[in-house]
Amino acid sequence: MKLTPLSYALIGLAIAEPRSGYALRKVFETTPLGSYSSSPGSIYPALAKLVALDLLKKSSTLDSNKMQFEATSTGRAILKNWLIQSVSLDTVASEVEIALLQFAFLETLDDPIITYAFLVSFEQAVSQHLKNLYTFTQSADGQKLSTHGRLAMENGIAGYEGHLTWVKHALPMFATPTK
Amino acid sequence: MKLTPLSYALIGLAIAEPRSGYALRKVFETTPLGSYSSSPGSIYPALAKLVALDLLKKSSTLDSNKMQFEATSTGRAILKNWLIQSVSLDTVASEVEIALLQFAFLETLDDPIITYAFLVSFEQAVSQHLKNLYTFTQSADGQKLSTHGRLAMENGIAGYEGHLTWVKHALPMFATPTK
DNA sequence: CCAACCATGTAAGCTGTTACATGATTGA
DNA sequence: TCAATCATGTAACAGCTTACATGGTTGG
Repeated sequence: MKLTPLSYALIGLAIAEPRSGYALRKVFETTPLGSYSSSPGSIYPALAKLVALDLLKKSSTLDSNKMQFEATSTGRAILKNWLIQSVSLDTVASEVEIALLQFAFLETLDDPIITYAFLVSFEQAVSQHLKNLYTFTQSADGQKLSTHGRLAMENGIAGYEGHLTWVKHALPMFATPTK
Repeated sequence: MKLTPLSYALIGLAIAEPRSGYALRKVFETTPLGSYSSSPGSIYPALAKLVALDLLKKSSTLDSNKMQFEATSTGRAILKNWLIQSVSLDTVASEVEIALLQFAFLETLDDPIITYAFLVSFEQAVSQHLKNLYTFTQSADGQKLSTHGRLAMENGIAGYEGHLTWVKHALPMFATPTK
């Protein structure tokens, strides 16, 4: 089952802490989370769909009667299945933010080994993509670039170099101590 | 008239050099351009729409009878109108790639003053956004972040710092010499 | 001659956007 | 009491993706 990033984000947030639809919207509005927006027209239909798929369910808090969304066990399984995917070159090339979303929600698994594996695959994919970008700049097409084109590419490359620096800094935080 | 980024990209490419629909698709496939894809199902309908709007027109090369798309004067005007927009905080926060697309096609205007103004607004927007991110990390919500959340934010911040470094490097290239 | 590539399109379906709509609660 | 915010939705529409479909050209 393939879901949209928004759906994964909703399940992940519901696992982290059951919330109402409105509270979920607020998260997208007030935190720099991926920047899914967050209009009622996107969130509520998405939530309804996730409930229909039995990945989320509505529940009430004990004391108050406030309704909130909670992940079902199927929902957790589906999310986990997504979380343990390693990062592909394609993802890095055209939608890095999704890899970062994945990283953020890896927290719900609370398993440093899986996080570590994720980061390794992220590092690999970023390195490969950078290699491809360098290759492009050397290629015939790359050499034809104007000042603007070259600068735009430099910007992109700098971004990926940043990701690389970041992952090298993040990796040791999840390293398993060798016996 | 508000167009999609893909449409602006198509017009920009057609201005840089008239091309067939197929050639336009190839650009998206073979260069790291924004990563618009590039399936026939997106390009051809978009081109048809631009022709209907009289922003592009089909033309034939003198010698061969190969058909290609060329920008109309309206098309150039619409693109220019988009290009001279300054970069907003919203754009930077949720769709920086679009600002970079804009930068790339500013080349078609061949006007260092406009490019310079664009870069200044970009720098401003990025600085402001960074300030907001820093503020968030200090806020109550920011302090609540887990290791994963904090790292994901660090990644985002590093990215914007990269943009800032980049723009400071790019700006002087378009500075007008003072008399 | 046949595979690869040039070249252009259409149709179904899903997502998300924008805009509209409604009503309850709460704090100044 | 009145504005803001909580809270949930719907409807129209635009856009992109995937998949299907077709046919010409060219080089090995």
